[in-house]
Amino acid sequence: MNTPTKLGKEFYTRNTVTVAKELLGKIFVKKENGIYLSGKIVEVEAYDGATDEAAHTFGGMTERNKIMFNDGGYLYVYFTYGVHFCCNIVTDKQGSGTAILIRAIEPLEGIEYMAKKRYGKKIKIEKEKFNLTNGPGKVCQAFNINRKHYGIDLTGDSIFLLEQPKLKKSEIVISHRIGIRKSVDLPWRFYIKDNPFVSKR
DNA sequence: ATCAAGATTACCT
DNA sequence: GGTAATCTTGATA
Repeated sequence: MNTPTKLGKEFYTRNTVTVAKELLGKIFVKKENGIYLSGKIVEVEAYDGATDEAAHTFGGMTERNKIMFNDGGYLYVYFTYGVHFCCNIVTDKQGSGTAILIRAIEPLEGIEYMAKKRYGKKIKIEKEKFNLTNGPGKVCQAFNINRKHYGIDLTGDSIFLLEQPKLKKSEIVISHRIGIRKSVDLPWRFYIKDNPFVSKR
């Protein structure tokens, strides 16, 4: 079996919506103390500050969102509701203010570690299997992603993505984004059809 | 200095 | 279906 290739700069520095659709099916990897946590990306949402009122960058650059104005290939992590972190992939060229929220992942490696992080103790994995990473806050908790990871370069080797075959169009569902109040009609949520790890609503 | 809102989740009835 | 939890950021003064 050949080892999948790490996605390079050229993957990320393209149009946000294009990258969002192609992110589905790719493997998200985080190396933590020598162990690997990984999973397949099954649900994402695109945000583009140029036209999209729901994007954090819509009102211009701030201390919080400045990484979104870098060129693609960095991690944008933010804290919300006093409770959760959310994890985004910065895209497109310098100055665009674009990123993609990772909403759900299908766990592959390090599942026991993820369960421990989610529940703070050992649990019956089978029972919570579909509840570990089926939402943006849950993904960050399971993968132990927090403000320390703000701005990480995805072409490095702590957090990165692995190339996978492109999905067929018929495997991708397009819909409106979840949990926002502005620009609600933009069709910028993408998920893998019939995948049980996609967040509900 | 103060304040309102938030790209969510878990737990309640 | 409703809402408490909990705190950072960014805007306004």
